[in-house]
Amino acid sequence: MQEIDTQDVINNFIVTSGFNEQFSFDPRQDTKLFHIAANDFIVKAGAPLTYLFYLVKGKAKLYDVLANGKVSLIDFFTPPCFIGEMELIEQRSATAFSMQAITDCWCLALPIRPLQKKLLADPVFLRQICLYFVHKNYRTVKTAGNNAAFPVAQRLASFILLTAHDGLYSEKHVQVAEYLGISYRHLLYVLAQFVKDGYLIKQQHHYKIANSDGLTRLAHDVNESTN
Amino acid sequence: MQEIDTQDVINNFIVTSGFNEQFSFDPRQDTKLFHIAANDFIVKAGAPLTYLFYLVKGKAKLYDVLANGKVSLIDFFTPPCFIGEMELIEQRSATAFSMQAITDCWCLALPIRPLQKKLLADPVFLRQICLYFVHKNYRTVKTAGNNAAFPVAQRLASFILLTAHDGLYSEKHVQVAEYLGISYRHLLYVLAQFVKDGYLIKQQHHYKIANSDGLTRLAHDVNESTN
DNA sequence: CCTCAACTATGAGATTTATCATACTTATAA
DNA sequence: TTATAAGTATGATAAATCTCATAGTTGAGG
Repeated sequence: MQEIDTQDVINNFIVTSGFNEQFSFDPRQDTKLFHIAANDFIVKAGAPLTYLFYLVKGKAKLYDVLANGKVSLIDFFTPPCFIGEMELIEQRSATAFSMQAITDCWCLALPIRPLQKKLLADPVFLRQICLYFVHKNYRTVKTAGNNAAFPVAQRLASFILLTAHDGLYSEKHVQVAEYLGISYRHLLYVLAQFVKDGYLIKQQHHYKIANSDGLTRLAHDVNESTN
Repeated sequence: MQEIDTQDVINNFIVTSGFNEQFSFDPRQDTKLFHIAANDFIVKAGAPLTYLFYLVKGKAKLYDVLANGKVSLIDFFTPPCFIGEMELIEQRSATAFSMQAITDCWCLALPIRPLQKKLLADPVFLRQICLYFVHKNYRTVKTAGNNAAFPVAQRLASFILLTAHDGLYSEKHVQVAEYLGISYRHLLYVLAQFVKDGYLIKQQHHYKIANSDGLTRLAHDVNESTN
């Protein structure tokens, strides 16, 4: 995670992402910009949360570390979206989950400590966060419906497109199986099927997308109803 | 839906449910109390939303009517919980979903029209609603995990206990199948299995719970991790 | 009274997915 | 260096779940 202090770039992100409209005050002077390299953590479970982040560019994924130490993939995020807003609202100092960058990510960031009181009393911000929660909730309901409604192949296709990076898919099978709610064994069956059908090409440590259009077509219905 | 204006009863509900702590102002003079008979609607999709409800007693279920006209069960609610808060936040006049009473329900209610502006500018209320969303979100994540993690029998057991009324289970199979994400046919298989195992007794138009403890034991894990 | 739609019900066979057993590879830590 | 754990991989078999076909029942409306 690296801070970028080119004021031009920061201001540009603030305006194009609508960040300034999330508050009743002008956040410009307090806002930092961070660049997070692919695979690095934006926030790590258990660590103290020092910033309220606002993802403006890139793709990220949210993990939960279960009681038994296992890792479970919860959800994916694309801009614009808040990170750490749940902890802020609950006034919890530590992060509940881990957010990891899939591709390179850029996040605007407000230091929580000095601003928490102000934020929790700011009706504009609270209203925006509420709206954010409502939409997130609609999306969750839709997604939950999808999981029941669509077969694994389609959901996996959608998943691969979502998480692929430069045409390469390289998620951990164990975690993906858990996320999709299927067994490890079955996931490998379906992946093998994708290879056989020419959607993917298997390479040592990852899969290369060979037929992006085909995958997109497969995933189409799922994505369609998630929007 | 019937208004109850016994002030004693209203005040009692307000205090015991913590309703007055949801606002920066004293809601007492604006708060009405409604009794909704089992199976009646608290809010109906598409109808204008005139009250922000707060369920203080009873069980209710949330439906979505899909584009194709089908009905899909989304979730269940127990006190205390807001009803209509999503529409209020989005400033939408019509209800997106339908909420139906499973058992007799009692709801505190604030008229939206005259109070909307005040509510959307009230930091206390907004913060409470945010907290409510955060918890709802945690719950959804857990539930979504459960749906993948637990076999149908356990989820159905949990479902039956949740929706049963006076020891009788009488939900529409079509909707339940959709809610559990299984086929109609399979639901009947599992119900037949429950009858064979002595959990349920089939009666003309419904099932009678014959072994509540057994069902509770079956459902145990599911409920455990939903809390 | 009749008809149509919605709901309930059951069987047979196919498909999807899980479980278990078993190896091989790779990275990490002692 | 050698264990040890995590990740990958594959086969065989069983269980869960779906699809399709088919029918009886019920309630609303003409």
